[in-house]
Amino acid sequence: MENKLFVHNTLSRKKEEFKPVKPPYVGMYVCGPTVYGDAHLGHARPAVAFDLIYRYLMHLGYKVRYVRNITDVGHLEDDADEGEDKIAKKARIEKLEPMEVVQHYTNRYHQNMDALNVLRPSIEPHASGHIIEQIELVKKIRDKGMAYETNGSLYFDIEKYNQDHRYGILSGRKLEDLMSETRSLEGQDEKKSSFDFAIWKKAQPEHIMRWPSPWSDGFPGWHAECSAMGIKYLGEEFDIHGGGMDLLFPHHEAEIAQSTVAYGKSPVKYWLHNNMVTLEGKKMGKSLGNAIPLYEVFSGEHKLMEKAYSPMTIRFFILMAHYRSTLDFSNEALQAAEKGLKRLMQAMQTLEDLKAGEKSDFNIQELEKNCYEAMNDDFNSPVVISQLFEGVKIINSVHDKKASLTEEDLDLLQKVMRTFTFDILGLQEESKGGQDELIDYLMQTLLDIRQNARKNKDFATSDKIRDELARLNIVIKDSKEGSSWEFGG
RNA sequence: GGUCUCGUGGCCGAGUGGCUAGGCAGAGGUCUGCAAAACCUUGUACGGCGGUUCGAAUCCGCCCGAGACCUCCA
Repeated sequence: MENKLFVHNTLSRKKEEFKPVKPPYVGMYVCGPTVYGDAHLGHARPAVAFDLIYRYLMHLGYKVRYVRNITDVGHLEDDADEGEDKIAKKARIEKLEPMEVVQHYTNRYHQNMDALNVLRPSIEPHASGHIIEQIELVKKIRDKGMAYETNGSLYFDIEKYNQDHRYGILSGRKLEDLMSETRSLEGQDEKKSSFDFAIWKKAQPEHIMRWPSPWSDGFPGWHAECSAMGIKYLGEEFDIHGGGMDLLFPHHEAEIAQSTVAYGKSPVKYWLHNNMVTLEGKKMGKSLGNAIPLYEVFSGEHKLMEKAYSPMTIRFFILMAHYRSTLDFSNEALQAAEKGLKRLMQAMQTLEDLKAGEKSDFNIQELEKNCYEAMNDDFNSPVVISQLFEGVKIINSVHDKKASLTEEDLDLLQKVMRTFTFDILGLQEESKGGQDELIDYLMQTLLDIRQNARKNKDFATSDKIRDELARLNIVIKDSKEGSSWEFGG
């Protein structure tokens, strides 16, 4: 089967055939979290989206080095906290060492991502561990004359850069437009132009996180880390750079400018951007105050949650939309995802002991083809899912003996369903309720007693068991194979 | 104000110049002591107005509406 993968490149705003710089190797850099708070639904989006991409590239046989950074220095806050590092601010408030805060939220981020079955990247570099590399980058930019120093801070000279390059190539902006909209903000007097950005920033006296440099005790500029670490681990030109659309400008634009000056070329072949999670049509974001932390989704304790939603439900919910579309959150939508996932997983189990027959009533090869075509078309997971549900129908009708599959087709169906559901979409079975041996044993006993009662037509007893358990939110499900139970929704 | 994106059936969400994804909900059915669960079947929607075309929801123009970025943000 030929696998021509097409990806949507933000640079061209078109789908382009994916051709790695140095096959079979693929270098992929994705902007990771700023670890000064808990991950929310919005953070799950790129993590899952690029996990899908990572998994699929590996499935296609590429040797992928996936780098996702941890941002633990350097992001300035606006006006009120002018010049103060987010991490440092949080640290002071909670009376903790900055690196203690970083470690705490990094751990929690990992817990959330593990729950979502997001594979760990190959390398997860910390910005704070690459200050030297960032200083080297700043030096290179300075040596090329593209930076100027003011009071110990260095700024990237956009206007100068734009003489020979195009600042705005990624976001489709024109410098003239940017200039015309310049409404001077306070505290910008160190910069020649408001759109110049800091590549090294002098630390204020109260600033805890600081490092020595040729210019001042301070910290690297907002965009330096990704340029420096991307190049360090993936080279001066690598294949994929990903992140949220909100990072497109100025963050990724600045990265291109920095690397172009420092290394003489644009660093990335394919820029991929995931869209936002929205809530009531509005972007979910920490600074907007409408972000729902993942752990409050998983536990259901957030005020907007009608119930708890499992990590796999969230993962499935995210995959049900294409990564470049906005995804609107609502309880109704999440419950739809929850039920759909349950049906898919149930069918996956049914598939395990399906029996082959004489003839095939379905075209399994076509199903497989459709799945690959969907993934090859810019990772279209919703279409893959629609195909998996076609598979569910096939599985159930074969199971109900309304149709049949030959041995060969059954094997193929199993292979396709497993590959796409588990390996590529990264879905997994979630253990329900009965982790506890004692509970399992008690429940089994109760179910046995009830089964006996039913056999003896003692429906008063059997119904009492069912009703009493229902009060504990335990649902009994009868089927031909026997009864099972689970915690209700 | 500038740049850009989107508007699909009750909800979520793919896609496409003619061959009408999928999930959830709803309806009907099978099963069941009754129920629940499970399974099967079922829905011709594409913001408005013009234009191009044999044919447009899909292309073009205008209008209306929503959103993103332009400041930290996944």
